[in-house]
Amino acid sequence: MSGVPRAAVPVAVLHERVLTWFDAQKRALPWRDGRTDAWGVLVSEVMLQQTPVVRVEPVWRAWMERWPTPAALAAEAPGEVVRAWGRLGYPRRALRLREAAVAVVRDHGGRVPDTEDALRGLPGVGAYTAAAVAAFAHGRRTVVVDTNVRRVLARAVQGRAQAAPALTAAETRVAAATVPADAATSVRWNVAVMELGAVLCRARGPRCAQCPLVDVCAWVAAGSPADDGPPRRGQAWHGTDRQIRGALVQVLRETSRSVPREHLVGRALESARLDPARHREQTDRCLAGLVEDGLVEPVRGGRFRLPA
DNA sequence: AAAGCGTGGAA
DNA sequence: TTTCCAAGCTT
Repeated sequence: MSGVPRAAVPVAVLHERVLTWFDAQKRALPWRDGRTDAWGVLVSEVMLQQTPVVRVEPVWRAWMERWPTPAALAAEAPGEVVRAWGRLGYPRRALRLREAAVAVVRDHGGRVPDTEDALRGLPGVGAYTAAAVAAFAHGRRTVVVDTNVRRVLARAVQGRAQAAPALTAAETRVAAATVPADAATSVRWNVAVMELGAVLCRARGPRCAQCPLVDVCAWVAAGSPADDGPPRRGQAWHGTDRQIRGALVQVLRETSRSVPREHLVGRALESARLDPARHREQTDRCLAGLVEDGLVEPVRGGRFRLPA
């Protein structure tokens, strides 16, 4: 019936709705308690890269207790850092976070930088994390575009079920155009849109009934159509290098001593439920890759451990 | 620029 | 059971 495109929603309306919702509904997360310094924010942002909040929280608390400053982490052995990372996944992030701490001490007087450019120069810090830390730790006006922001804007503004597979220039423009001009408000907006995407405007099972944008959402107005894009490529898992690498590191995480190659490979394949006859060669290759990446260290006698 | 990189919970 | 996906980064 409606052949006439609905007028674009004024950004002021988006701001008012989302900020009001956020003030009332925001989750109490430890790195948002107002006492957390820039280091704590950086640690949280790196841990949150591709890892859900619920899994990050306890690890972040223990981490901040143990390494309350960049200098403290910089002085730690890489292996201990990988061990403390636990099962958050992508343990290279732990290595890079430690390298970032080293760079902060060496190049920035031990203080986490407050500009996006300087933050981008730190290992493991990309466009999202730099913008997030500059905003949430230093109160700067940045354009924070994460998967939540992309989904909210794709739906509310563009009327699509989900954002494109990769960040597009158009998306960045839309995001930039919605960030309030005032620095203090921009920070609240950035965190509020992310929160909305995480809590209500979820990838699966969006809670539109509770959303402050229901009546102005382009996607809802269009009848909440299903995604029309190409089907997503799910990550293969069983028998992949990724699974085997994870299993190898996990074996080493569980022991403080070095482990003979046979024992390491055998235990990893066992926990991965893979046939040693079929995956032995692949596992050896994965082990070499882990050594190459600095996640595993070979020691005398054909043994391996987390790097000292 | 597409692919590789962990993990576990929910649907 | 399988699939999807979660505050991305790097090469």
